[in-house]
Amino acid sequence: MELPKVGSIGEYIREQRTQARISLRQLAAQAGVSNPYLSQIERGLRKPSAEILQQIAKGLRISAEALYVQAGFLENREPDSDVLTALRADGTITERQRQVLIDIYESFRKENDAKSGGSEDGDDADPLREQESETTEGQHHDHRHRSQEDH
Amino acid sequence: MELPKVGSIGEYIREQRTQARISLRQLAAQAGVSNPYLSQIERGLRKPSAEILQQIAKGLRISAEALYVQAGFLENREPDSDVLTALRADGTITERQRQVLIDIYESFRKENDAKSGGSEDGDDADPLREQESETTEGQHHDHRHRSQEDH
DNA sequence: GCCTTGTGCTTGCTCTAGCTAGCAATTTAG
DNA sequence: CTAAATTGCTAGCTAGAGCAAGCACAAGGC
Repeated sequence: MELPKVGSIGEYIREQRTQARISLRQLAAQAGVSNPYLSQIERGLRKPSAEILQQIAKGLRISAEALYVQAGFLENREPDSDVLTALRADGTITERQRQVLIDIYESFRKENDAKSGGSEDGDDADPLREQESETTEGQHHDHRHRSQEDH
Repeated sequence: MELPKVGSIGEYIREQRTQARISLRQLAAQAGVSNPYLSQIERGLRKPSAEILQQIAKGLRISAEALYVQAGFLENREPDSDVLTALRADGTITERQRQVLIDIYESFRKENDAKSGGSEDGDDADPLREQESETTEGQHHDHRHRSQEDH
């Protein structure tokens, strides 16, 4: 899976706009920003705030997060494991606690990646998964992984 | 399970800062923003950009996303599953790693229960300190377990 | 006591994000 | 063809984000 490349927010917005086949003025109107400003943004002359990006995303009918990633406000995230999703949504721990748990969890996963060795290219996630399921089988756990192996 | 409530970004930052037990000037220095400006932000006099929020998050050692949610730049996501359930089902970590994470997570929650049971004002600081020392112990513990696994 | 250090805040300033008014070029409609 | 509409852009302006310099107060050390 290839992640979208983080680049110029203005080029990205123009790209999305032309794909949507709407004019600069139409998008500006739908987004609720001035058309000269949108023009400046597209040409890289101005640096829009997150609020403006939110409005432009609404006008383009795409997620604001996609624009935040292009603008460098958000890191492009790898697909979440269930654990990461649950940790991020958990309301019983503080933000620092959350980050500590995430950091530990991810360092564990890195260790496990390094330990299983295999292809370092990482060009294919599937063989890596098979190796890990072997490891987990050896340690006698997780009923779920077993049933997957049966299939 | 209760979702974090979206509210004033300034209050939220002050809250995280006091939980971390650092002064306004220390956070400003760690975040790379001016201390008067951070003061204004905390008192709701100014509205920081996403870049500034990124820097403050770095200084607080929390995710920028948590601050974006509070600032209204991101929507808070619904919980998909419980943390414990996800940890138990996760196939990318070993059983020992799983237990370490579960232990830490539960001790965090215990401390937070104790905190919410008592007065929320001054008792914050002390239990949080204990949490952090437990966290480092947990990490040391993990290193030990790793060497055992190698053998 | 005085001096130093730390703390959060006030004040005044600079810079730029985002706007309005309007232009020139192109396209569309009659 | 002309006139109107559409398009993307220029120029000038204001508001406020974010800063540096400095203040008042509290705490600590000699």
